[in-house]
Amino acid sequence: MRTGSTAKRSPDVSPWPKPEQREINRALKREAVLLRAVEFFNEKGFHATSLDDVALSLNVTKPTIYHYFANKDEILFACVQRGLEEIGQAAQAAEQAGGNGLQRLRALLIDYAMMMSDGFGACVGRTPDHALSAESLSRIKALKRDTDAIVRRVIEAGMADGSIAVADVRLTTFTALGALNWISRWYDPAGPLSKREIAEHSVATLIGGLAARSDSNRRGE
Amino acid sequence: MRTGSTAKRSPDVSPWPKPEQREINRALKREAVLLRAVEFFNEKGFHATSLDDVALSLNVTKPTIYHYFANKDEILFACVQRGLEEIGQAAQAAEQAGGNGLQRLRALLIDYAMMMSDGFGACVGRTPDHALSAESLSRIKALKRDTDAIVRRVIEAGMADGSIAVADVRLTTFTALGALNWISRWYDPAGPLSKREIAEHSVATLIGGLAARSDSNRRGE
DNA sequence: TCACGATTATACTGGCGAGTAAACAACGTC
DNA sequence: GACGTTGTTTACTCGCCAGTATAATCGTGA
Repeated sequence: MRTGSTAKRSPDVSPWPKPEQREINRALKREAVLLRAVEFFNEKGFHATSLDDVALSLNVTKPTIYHYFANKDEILFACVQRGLEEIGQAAQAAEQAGGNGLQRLRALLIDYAMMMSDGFGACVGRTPDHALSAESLSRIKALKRDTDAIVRRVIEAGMADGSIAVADVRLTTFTALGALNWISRWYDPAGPLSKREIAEHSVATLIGGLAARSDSNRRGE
Repeated sequence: MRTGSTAKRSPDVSPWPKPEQREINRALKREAVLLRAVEFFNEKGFHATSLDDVALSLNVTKPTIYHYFANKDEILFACVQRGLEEIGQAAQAAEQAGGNGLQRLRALLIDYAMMMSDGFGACVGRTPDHALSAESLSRIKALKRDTDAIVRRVIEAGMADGSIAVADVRLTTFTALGALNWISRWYDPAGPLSKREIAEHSVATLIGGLAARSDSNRRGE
């Protein structure tokens, strides 16, 4: 596992490597561990994933992983945190986009659902509270509250502009995000539908509801 | 752990214990193991649950548990199977009830959501595929397909009688059940709402949708 | 070229937990 | 009362895995 090959450099004038190149390599290696670990976590679950197996798949040994991470819990935490950061950024972008509340909510939920299909986003959906240490869990919960807060603000904005009508914003947020979180559990990349098709349909179902829109199904019947 | 107390008998005439009483006691002990094990599985997850701890909480030792179950996987399988049986029976009852498709679907989903709040039903929602052995998983998937099939038939009946309108029955079933499955992940018995209140609201949200019913939000816009 | 820090590997500890062998206790039948 | 069966305990094996001590290798700077 000697790094025999030199990375092809950008057409930079200086022939000497920048002092920060080592930091970049270190970050790249750490990222490689995370990307591989999240695959294992998503497929086997946290407890059934051994760091020996993760290391083997990266052609290194386990102590190498411990060079970049303090312990196994930190690796899981980093994966879930990354997923929540991606989700949070997408949620913020959707909140700040144009359109009424419903349109922004629709875009937000579609992005959310797509992220639940694989990678770090799926890790968010697939990681139960008890897999994380108490300290990690409290930090993760804080991040989740941030995302929830954005979703609720968008729903409230939609209620204010008349495009959304729900009885309880908090429970509605749980219900909608629950449906999309579950995609992390059943989405199959080998299945007939793409993650976007699934996302769009699931969100359309949440927005439109199951009831046929007719006088016989008026709300509150 | 000696069984010092005699169970109070029904007012039966014969003073001799029935030969089947031992079978009944055996079944009661097996049930006690399941009821306790599912609490541990729901709280800690399958892998983080040790049978030593389960046994200790029942005031017996681990080999006693192995007297009633072949292995740990069989215990988890029995818990999930029990949950799916309860869900399946409720689904069948709802399918055969009166009312149009939407009314039957509403009753079915409320029962389903309530069962997701605790016990064996929550175990169904909280058990990822990779926690089960391959053989157990294939049997569990068969049971899940049965339940899914009932939900789809009720949706199809509702589409036929005009009370339900959805674009894709299969994806709609996944989305709706996903939302309710997620209740197993966040329901808190100490929270302000009862499981019935949460169930009724979540199902109302799924049925009614997030969009306000107005001309500006017509389906397909 | 050498020293030093960073990176990685070898070998290992310690603990946990699934599962079991053998022994003991309790129960039921003859 | 003896014996067989059932239920339970004690003591244990074995394997796995998180995590680490120490050594070796590599890369960089002087």
